[in-house]
Amino acid sequence: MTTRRRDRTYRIGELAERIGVTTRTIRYYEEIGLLAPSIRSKGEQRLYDESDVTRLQELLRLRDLLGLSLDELAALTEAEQARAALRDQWHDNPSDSEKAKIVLAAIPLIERQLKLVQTRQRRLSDFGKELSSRLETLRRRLEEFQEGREQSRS
Amino acid sequence: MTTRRRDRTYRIGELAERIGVTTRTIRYYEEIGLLAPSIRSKGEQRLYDESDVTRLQELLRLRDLLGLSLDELAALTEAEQARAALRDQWHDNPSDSEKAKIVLAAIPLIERQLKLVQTRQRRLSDFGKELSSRLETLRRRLEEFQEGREQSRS
DNA sequence: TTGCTCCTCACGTCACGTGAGGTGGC
DNA sequence: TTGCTCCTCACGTCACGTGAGGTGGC
Repeated sequence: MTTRRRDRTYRIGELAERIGVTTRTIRYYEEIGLLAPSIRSKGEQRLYDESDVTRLQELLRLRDLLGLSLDELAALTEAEQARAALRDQWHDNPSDSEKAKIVLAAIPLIERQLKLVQTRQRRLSDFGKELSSRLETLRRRLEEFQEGREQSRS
Repeated sequence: MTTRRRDRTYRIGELAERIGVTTRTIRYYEEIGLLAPSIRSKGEQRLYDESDVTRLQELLRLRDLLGLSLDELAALTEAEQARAALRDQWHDNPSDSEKAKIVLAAIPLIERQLKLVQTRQRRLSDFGKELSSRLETLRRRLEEFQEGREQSRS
């Protein structure tokens, strides 16, 4: 009777539609070790839980926003994956030093991601400014042509 | 005949090194009609001028920062290409209405680029905020673990 | 039972990477 | 002349796209 919503699992097609990718992409990520389904039912069906959903979203965000290769994604998220794998045992009373070790490993990777984001932000900002000024130039030029429409210059 | 500003031309290897891509990329872009060398010497050598340099830089920036496919690049820069092609004849006394037509065609494309940039900026900003808060959480958690252990700081 | 979704090959595609083998220009 | 860079194939690779042919679950 206790059908907790957080226990909901997704079949590969449901996950794909929810995240906005094809099933091929998800299977390919599994092929290269980027994302394994939490459960593989006896009937060979892949089943994904909520942690898989966030993991996949994270991967896609890094891929799309930072333009990283899948190899780079693996390197940048390995600690996260380890952390997720250990999260279930978190209440299994690991020692504080063990916990600290996991957290300590995750920090530099998040810092690296943040640096990449900031670099991109600067480049995008520069690009945006250039486009804005180019647009203004074009609009001014257009006005000039339309004003002198009646006159022919050589 | 008016003297050109900069008549310096680049061979494909020089262009590649200056922009930071391989010669294969440049040849591939020519293959699919994205970037043609201004001059093709009798010896079959490709020669690029300053306008080709900026064109290529522009393409790469759109590709890298916005993650567009080469088909999308072609669509977003076709007007620019036409404008560049006509720039040499600009002083050939085209009528004002002709000039206005060229400029008028370029404006919506620049506007579309700007919109894409702004959308990316928002998504990157959201991502950056999330990473920052995640980082803070991790650091706070780390401190908790290290408290009570009388550890020295680094 | 009937669709629908799932499964595993496996070839196709996009955007190049990487030689092979040869010619030309400084 | 000697290197170096250029040329054109052409096969390889990465990250999937797209069926083919078959099985399983709601």
